[in-house]
Amino acid sequence: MTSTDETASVDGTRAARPAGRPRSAKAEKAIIEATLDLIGESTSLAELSIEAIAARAGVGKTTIYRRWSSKEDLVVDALAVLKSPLPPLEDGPFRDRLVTYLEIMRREASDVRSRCVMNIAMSGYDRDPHLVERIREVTIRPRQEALAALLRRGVETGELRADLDLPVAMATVVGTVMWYVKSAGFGEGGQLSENLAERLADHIMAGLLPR
Amino acid sequence: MTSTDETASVDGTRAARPAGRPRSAKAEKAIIEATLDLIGESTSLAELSIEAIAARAGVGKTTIYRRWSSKEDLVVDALAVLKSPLPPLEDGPFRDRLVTYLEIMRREASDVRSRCVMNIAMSGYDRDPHLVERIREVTIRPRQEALAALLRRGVETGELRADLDLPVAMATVVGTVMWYVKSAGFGEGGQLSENLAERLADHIMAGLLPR
DNA sequence: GCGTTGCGAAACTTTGCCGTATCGAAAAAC
DNA sequence: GTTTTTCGATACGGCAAAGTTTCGCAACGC
Repeated sequence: MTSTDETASVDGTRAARPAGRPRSAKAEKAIIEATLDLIGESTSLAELSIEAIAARAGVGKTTIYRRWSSKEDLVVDALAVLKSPLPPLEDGPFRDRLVTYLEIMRREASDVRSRCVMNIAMSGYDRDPHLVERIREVTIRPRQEALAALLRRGVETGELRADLDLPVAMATVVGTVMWYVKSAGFGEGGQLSENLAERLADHIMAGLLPR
Repeated sequence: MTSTDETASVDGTRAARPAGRPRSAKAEKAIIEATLDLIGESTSLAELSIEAIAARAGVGKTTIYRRWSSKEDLVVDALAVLKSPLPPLEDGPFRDRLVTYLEIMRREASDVRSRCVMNIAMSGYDRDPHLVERIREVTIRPRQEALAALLRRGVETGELRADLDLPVAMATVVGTVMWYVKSAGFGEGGQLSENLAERLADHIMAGLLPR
C-alpha cells in the first residue's frame, strides 16, 4: 500500500475542495492516538506537551498547530474519539446484567485508553474545570445512570432488597471493581482471572453475611 | 524563645560533633511538614518542586539540598514520618470492628496527610517503583493484613459466610469507601454524612439481595 | 575573638516547552 | 509540467520553572 491517505473532508460536499495537497487523515489519526496514549501514561494534563505528542505520532509540530489552536482543543477532540459504547440495557436476570456491567468496567479500567478519562477526572477537580465537566458529562454520567437504572430495576423486580441505599450500593459496585483492578496493578491484589466479573457480582450481591 | 533549635544529631554519641553551627532541627521538621502537605495537594511527584517546598517551609533551597541529594530521598524520609497508627484489633462484634475500620479509612482518605500515600501509590506504578514499594510496605500492607485478619476472624466466629472470597471481599470493603470518598470529591456522589461508616458497613455486609 | 559551618535570599545557569518560521520534498488540482 | 498546499524536520527566540552557586549574616566550639 503506497497511499492509504484520504481526504480529511468530513462533509460530503466536494464543492469547496481547496487546491494543493490535502491534509493527511493518517497524520490526524496518529496525533489523536498519540494524545490518548500520552494522557493514559501521564497523570495530569500539565505534563502533556505538544512536542511529546508530535514525537510519539511521528509528526511535525506544524501539523498539529495547523489543526488545533490549543492543547485543550486537541484533548477535547481526542476524548471525543473515545466514544463510550454505552452498555446496552437488556432484559434478563439482574445478576447477568450486573456481570455484563462489571465486565465492561473491568475491561475499561484495564485499558490504557479508557484510563485517560479517569486520570483527568481524578487529577484536577479545580485545574481544568471545563474539561472535567466535559468528561463527567460524556463518560462518567452515562455509566452512573446506567448503573442506577440497573439497580432500581432490580429493586422493582424484587431481585434486590427494597431498602437499597442507592449511592452506597453504587459505590460498592464501582469501587470494588476499580479497587480490584487498581490493586492488581501494584503487585498484590490477586490475578485478573477470567471469571472476575462473576466472582465480584456474586460477592457484591450476597454480601459478607452467611445466608 | 530565642533558640529552640537542637542539634540534629540522632545518635547519642556526641563524639564526632563537627565544628561550626549545627543544623537546625526546626528547619528540618518544617521541610518534612511542607513536603507532606504539598504531596497531599498535588497528584504526582513530578509536580512537586523543591522550590515550593522551600517556600512553604520558609526555608532557603540551600538548606534542603544540603541534607537531601535528590527529591526522592526527601520524599522517602518524609513518608517515614507518617507512622501508620495501626488500627488496633479489638474484640467485639464483627460489625463494630468493621465500622471502626471503615471510619479509619474514611478519615484517612479525607486527610491531606494520609492522602500523600494514595496519591503516590496510585500515580505511578512504574515511575517510582522504589517509592511505591516502600509505601506498600509501610502503609498499604499493614492495613490489608488488618482487614484480612478482621475478615478471617469473622469467618471463624461464624459471623461471616464460610465461603468468603477473601481478595474480593477485601476489595469490596476498601473499594467502596475509597470510591465513595473520591466521588464525593468531584461533585456528585453524596455527602460524607456522619454515620457514613455504619451505612457502608451495613450494605457491604448485607449485600444487595433481599433477606 | 576566631574558625567553621549553617542559614535565607537572591543571582545565576540549565532545562524544557511553546509557538513560529523556514526548508526541501511530496501530493494533489489544473 | 506548473501551482498550491501539506508534509516532516529543524531552528529560532522567548519564557517559566527548577536546580546550582554566591553572598552576607548568624550560631556554635574553642
